[in-house]
Amino acid sequence: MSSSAVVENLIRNLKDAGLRVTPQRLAIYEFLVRSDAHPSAQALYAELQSQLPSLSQATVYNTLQVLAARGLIQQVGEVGDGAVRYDGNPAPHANVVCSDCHAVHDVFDIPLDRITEYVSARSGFKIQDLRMTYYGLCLRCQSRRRTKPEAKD
Amino acid sequence: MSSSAVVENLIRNLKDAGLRVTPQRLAIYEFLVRSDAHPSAQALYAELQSQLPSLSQATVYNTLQVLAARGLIQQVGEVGDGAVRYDGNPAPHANVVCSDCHAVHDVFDIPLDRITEYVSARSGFKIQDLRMTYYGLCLRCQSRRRTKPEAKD
DNA sequence: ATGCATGCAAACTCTTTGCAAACGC
DNA sequence: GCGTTTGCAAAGAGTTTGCATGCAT
Repeated sequence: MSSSAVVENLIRNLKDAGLRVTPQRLAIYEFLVRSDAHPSAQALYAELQSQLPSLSQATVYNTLQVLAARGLIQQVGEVGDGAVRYDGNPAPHANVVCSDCHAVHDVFDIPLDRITEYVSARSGFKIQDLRMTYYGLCLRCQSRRRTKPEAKD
Repeated sequence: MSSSAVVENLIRNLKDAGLRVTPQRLAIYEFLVRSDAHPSAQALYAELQSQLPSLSQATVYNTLQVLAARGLIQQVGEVGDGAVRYDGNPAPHANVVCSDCHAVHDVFDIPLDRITEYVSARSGFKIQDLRMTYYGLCLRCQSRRRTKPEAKD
């Protein structure tokens, strides 16, 4: 899929969600969808500065909330570095977080239907959403620890 | 199990973890283990004021970190009301959070071994921990919504 | 033209930090 | 007695808010 075709899709998603298509919204949304870094609001703000010099932090925070509320993106939550992370992929999946470097990876195709049913039956809750986050050491940090066993923690 | 026997257990757990048994630590730990509310640091602080008038917020935050780091309790994370919640039960389980009232329930006995293996293999991470949080409406908020359909959200 | 969205800056809340005093072991 | 733990207050960080201006529809 071409770059512009991706953007066309995003614009349609925004409109379908009843949202106005502003340059700020589109830039934030597009960056999030293209990125695999699961950035925080502040990281997004920093990244988009050059592209949109007038962008304000409030707009970033507000936009992320709006997009997440409409289900266009997902909030990953805080993963150890103090800031809430976001995920441009709205499909259900698990996140794997590195305890050391706080990198966040995605893992898809996890069969959770039966478990979700079980949780629903057991709790009586009307389930709307799931956030599944594994914590561990990523490949890089595993080898870094073998090399420098004197490292922190 | 009698009340004092529970406390004896907690004291042993603290000592086994290499931690000194101070009144503050024991009170925080005991409150957390007995509570099913998954309180935040601030909620704990408020609750323990009467029992330990000299208790400081810093001690609560510090103690929660120490207990979680030693695996005696678990951090649930932020669940929608801005504060990080804690769980006195260190056994692996899922949490179910009400999107409306932010109540947190536990669901145990979820078979995740195969899924965890899959995530580990797929990501290459050395998995250390899992946080599984469902979001939905609790029974009370479900009926409250049926009664008052004009409510927020 | 309407009203949603943005930008700015101040405010807010939760949490952490530094250091001296207190206390568990 | 030694070294950890506590308490206090201030600082820090991420996020939210209020309001006037701007812009998408």
